[in-house]
Amino acid sequence: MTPRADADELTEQPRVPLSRRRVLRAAVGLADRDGLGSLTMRRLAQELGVEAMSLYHHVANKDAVFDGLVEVILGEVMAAVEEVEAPSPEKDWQGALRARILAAREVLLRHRWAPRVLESRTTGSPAFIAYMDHVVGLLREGGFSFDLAHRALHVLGSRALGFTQELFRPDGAQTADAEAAAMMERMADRYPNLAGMLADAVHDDPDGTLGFCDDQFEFEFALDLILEGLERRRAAAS
Amino acid sequence: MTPRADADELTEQPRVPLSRRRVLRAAVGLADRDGLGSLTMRRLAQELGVEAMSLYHHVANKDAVFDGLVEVILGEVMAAVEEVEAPSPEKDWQGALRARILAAREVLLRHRWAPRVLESRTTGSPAFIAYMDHVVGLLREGGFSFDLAHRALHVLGSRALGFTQELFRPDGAQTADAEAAAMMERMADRYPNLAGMLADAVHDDPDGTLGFCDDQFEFEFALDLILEGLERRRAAAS
DNA sequence: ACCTGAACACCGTTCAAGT
DNA sequence: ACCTGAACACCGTTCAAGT
Repeated sequence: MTPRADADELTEQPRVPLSRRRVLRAAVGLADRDGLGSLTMRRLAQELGVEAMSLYHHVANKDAVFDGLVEVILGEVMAAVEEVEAPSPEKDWQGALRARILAAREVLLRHRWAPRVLESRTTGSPAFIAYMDHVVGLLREGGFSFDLAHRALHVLGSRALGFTQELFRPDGAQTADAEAAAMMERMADRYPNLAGMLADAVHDDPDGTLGFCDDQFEFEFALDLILEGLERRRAAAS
Repeated sequence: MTPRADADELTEQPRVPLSRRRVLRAAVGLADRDGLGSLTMRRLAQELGVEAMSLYHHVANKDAVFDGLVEVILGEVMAAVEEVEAPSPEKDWQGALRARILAAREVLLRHRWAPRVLESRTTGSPAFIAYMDHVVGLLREGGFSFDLAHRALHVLGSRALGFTQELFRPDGAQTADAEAAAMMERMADRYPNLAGMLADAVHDDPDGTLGFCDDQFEFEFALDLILEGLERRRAAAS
């Protein structure tokens, strides 16, 4: 329906054959633009100027599309991680890992839907295994036993890939302040601790450009706390 | 279709009027028994011996059902947390918080689907706010500034409610070992770090009754690491 | 080999009609 | 007031048919 200024349409070849690659790239683009909710087989096909059923020649089913999305995103993560400038893990494993995790995070911030689909995949894809092997490698070079490295992966959880899912995250940065204020109003007497906390937080950030919580700051704070805790256990064990 | 040995059916009153309460309790039961995937309006109605459309007189829509599920589960969490025996937060905030978080965890382990729906609700329900106010109260009594308490909530994330979503969790405890072994086989050369780690982990747990990872052990390890890190920052600030 | 149209079995939800 | 049947607009997916 809506014509897109895609490379394929500009070159006036009416038939660029479909392929798994093209399907997945279209899926990423669709999710980036309209969100995960509007990624349906029918809309994905429409995006490619094709009938929904044609997709099944290149992709087993919708689940396989999600698997493919994970592949694409983790590919980007690996590329970003490999380009990162960081201290050598033998000298400073915390710095080495920290830099890589923050690089991974930047990729995921470009694809806001990615955490949700990563969480939904329980079986480790090859790309995921490759990434985790990389992380364990760093830890080993930093002096971790296999056992402690294993534990470290559990402690980091999704943070190893650069994201955390927050339980309480008001929608947009703009509405955050308004919501926080409205909430404080309603609950000042019943929930004094939270109300005090919110009042303090809003006060600390008077322009409110960041919204109530600066995700990046909180992410790094938590990451550093965890890296420090892991280092203490590593040092204690050696 | 399938008659259930429900209290309502045993008492031979053919008509127990529907209510929001009954709808939500049936929803919890259905999710517990058959998983979140089979919680549809039609099946939920069937569970209650009623037509799907009748539900809409007691619940705005399916989203409201999920909101209700959160309410019910957080109600159970609050009840469990209030019964917990723990040191007073003034004397030992780590012990006080730790005991409550582990109590919350026990509730969520009884409702395996609960983490997924908690994650999907971004707006804080009243029950959620009440729980978080409780946690912040503990931290305050333990000597935290509002600011550090705020940070602590972010670091804890979903762990404050007793769960973490693991990225890499093979399905059942039984299959975990087999999968791990099969994977080691396949990837010993390409992913030496992970392979070594898995070999070590399997070796540490020779009976394998726990599967590859003991979730409870890992949860407590991570929780203690985080609590310790928070205490260090609290002590440094005061 | 690749794409399609019609169809099937499911969703959530609306609406007018029943009691 | 509470429940229902039929219908609508969507899903993912199958299958036989087209080129």
